Amino acid sequence: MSGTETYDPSKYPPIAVTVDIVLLTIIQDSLAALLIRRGAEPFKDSYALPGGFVQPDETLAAAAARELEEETGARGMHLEQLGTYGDPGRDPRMRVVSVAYLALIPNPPEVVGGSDATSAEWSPVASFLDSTLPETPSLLAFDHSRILRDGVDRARGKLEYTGLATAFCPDEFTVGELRRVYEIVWGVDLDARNFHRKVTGTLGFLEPTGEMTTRGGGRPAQLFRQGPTQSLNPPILRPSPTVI
Amino acid sequence: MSGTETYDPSKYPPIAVTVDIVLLTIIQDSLAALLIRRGAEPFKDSYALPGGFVQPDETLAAAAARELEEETGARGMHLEQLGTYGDPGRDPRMRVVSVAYLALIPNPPEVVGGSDATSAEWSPVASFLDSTLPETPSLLAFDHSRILRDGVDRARGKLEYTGLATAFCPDEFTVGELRRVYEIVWGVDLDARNFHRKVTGTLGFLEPTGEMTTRGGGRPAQLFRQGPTQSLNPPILRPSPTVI
DNA sequence: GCAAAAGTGTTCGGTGTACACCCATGC
DNA sequence: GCATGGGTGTACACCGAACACTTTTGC
Repeated sequence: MSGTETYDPSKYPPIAVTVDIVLLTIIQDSLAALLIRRGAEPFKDSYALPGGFVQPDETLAAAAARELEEETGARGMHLEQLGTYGDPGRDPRMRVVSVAYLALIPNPPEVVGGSDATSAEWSPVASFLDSTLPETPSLLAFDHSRILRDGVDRARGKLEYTGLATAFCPDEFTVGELRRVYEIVWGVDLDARNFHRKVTGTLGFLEPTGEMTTRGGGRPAQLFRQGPTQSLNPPILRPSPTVI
Repeated sequence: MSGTETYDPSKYPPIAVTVDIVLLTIIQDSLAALLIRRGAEPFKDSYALPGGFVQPDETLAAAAARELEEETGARGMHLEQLGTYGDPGRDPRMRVVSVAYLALIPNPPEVVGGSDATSAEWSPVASFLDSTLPETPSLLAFDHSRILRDGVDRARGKLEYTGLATAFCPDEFTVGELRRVYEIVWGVDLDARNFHRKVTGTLGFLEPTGEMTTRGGGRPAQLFRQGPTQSLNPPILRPSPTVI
């Protein structure tokens, strides 16, 4: 009845708290996510998002970063909270509330694990999002398909009005490489000339390093670093995907 | 080490899971939040967001809706997940992970509680957001100031590209009333003529009821209902707040 | 009549879009 | 030369900002 009593923390219901991570990167011109092949029931042999219990003395973000480092060895990549998933029954063993995080890492990413009981691999996200594709494992364990989709949606949306795309690029990158990130994540074609004007014209968004590169062929291109401006106003408009 | 072992749910760390709710409404041309005066330690006599434990058999959203109904008697308002706050030490008694929800309710809202041990009241959010104002309780209990600020930020942002503003309006409303929501939540002045053209010109955003009203004085205005289109593209641009 | 709010029409400037065109490299 | 990608210039359409103007009520 009273709010005070319900806050007595000595008799809280038994609920486990975990983190799950949607780690995205770009491999071979495709958006890919890190997935773990489960070695035990439930959902044995299914794929699942990497994750684990939150330890008593670490923040939620620290738990996500720790799990990421355990699986990939990588640190310091972009990491943001995505949402929390806690429906009763989402884990058949007990009530588990999972705080999902979205992480992005530039390519080429580390190749991970292998001969362990649980092996991690990069999988193109298209097979898990587009239900019309009859790919091998079209569903993930637990509610992880939903979490993965939410993560991809978040990444796609934030490209429009933030500098998030640079999280897919190495420290120094060309405008063309940045544009390719947008094209791959959104699944559209962008006009290279207008895109160039847009991102170089937004003051503070890109910082020229002064260096040039000729990787990728063609005329040498300027190298840029991420600038201080992380909000893109006006946003980069996402064309409707090229359908049918 | 292995991901499988860390998922064994029989030995999860003891963490309590709660929901906290940022319930916003508009009172007397100001954005206001529902706050609870705490009757017990810690933070006795401080204000806090309404909330409570998640019960074993309810979803997170259901827990938020239940707490809301307990405090206000209201049901069916807009309710969305805001984020999860779980830093160690945010509650001095034990480790508590709290899933925050954002709720919006049209005015005039119910007057709540009063003579109980815990009393609920509506407070203008300005005093908790603008640190230059020396209002009475400039800080909330726990990390609730941060949560409240995040909730207000979320509401402000979503007005731009969604129909969220209608959640502050009764079922039927005029274009002028909708505009006043934007002006109050954003703290700006909008051009009534351009706003009118914008919202009535976006197909599916507003549905005319056919009725007219003259409440508010002046020429009678059409009454509208929320239409099926909940995404606003192009968005309503938020002018930079009228400062200095 | 006057005030107040609802709507409509119009002008102007900025910006996204499409595309022609030139530049600099590797082969 | 030719292909490839980098980068600039330009014309057009569209849209938001500003604001003049008309409409319809209450007092």
